[in-house]
Amino acid sequence: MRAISHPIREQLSLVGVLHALSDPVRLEIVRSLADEAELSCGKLAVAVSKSTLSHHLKVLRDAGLTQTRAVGVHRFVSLRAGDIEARFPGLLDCVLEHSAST
Amino acid sequence: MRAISHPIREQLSLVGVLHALSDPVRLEIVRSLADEAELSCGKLAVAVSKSTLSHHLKVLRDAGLTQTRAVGVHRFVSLRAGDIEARFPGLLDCVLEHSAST
DNA sequence: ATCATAGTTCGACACACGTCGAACTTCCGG
DNA sequence: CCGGAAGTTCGACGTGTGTCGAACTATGAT
Repeated sequence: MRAISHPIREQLSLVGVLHALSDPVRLEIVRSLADEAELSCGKLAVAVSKSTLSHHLKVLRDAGLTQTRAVGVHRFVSLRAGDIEARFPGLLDCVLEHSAST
Repeated sequence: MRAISHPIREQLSLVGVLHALSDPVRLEIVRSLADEAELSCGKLAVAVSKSTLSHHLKVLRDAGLTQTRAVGVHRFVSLRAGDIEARFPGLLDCVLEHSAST
């Protein structure tokens, strides 16, 4: 079983988080995840190929914005809302609020 | 006299703004500008060459975060705080607040 | 008209990034 | 044990990015 590593809360950097959110595809993924507790990869409705989606999910995970857990062949992704809020209070909510109107 | 073009407020995009802020040098520039009404290029204390600074200032200007006015040979740069706040309320303050503790 | 200054632009370099198809790995049902 | 599915990784491609020195442009002082 493949272990999925995540950065710990203290490793989240502002620049890293802003960079991860500065791509339209990743911002769309984060918005989808904000509306659900978690989603499987297949349920994420983004218009890119599977390998591109994997790439973007890796960027989000490495930035510390999301966490991934495996169940059989499925990968479930969720926002690390608690960690992000603890680390940068208000930032994610602010970004999500403004992304809705873009 | 060289006219310095800026995007209008409506042209500011969330992704563009986040991208502009997702670089450590530009974030440092924005932080410096947040503390002063405006600064000349030479007063911006960032550890990069003049051409790199020009590059970053262009990125910030193109993203709509800053405005530049020329006075003789000097260029004075300031945050478009009003436009940013109107366009994405709370976002810049939030980012600046968190960048201070990085 | 010349010179110094501030800042920009050019062009080059090395690396980063987003994209994808093919191949791969892991899991589970039959 | 085999095949299908989910998702990852590899490698390639084209473009983007941050860096800088050299050359350039505009301004103002002389």
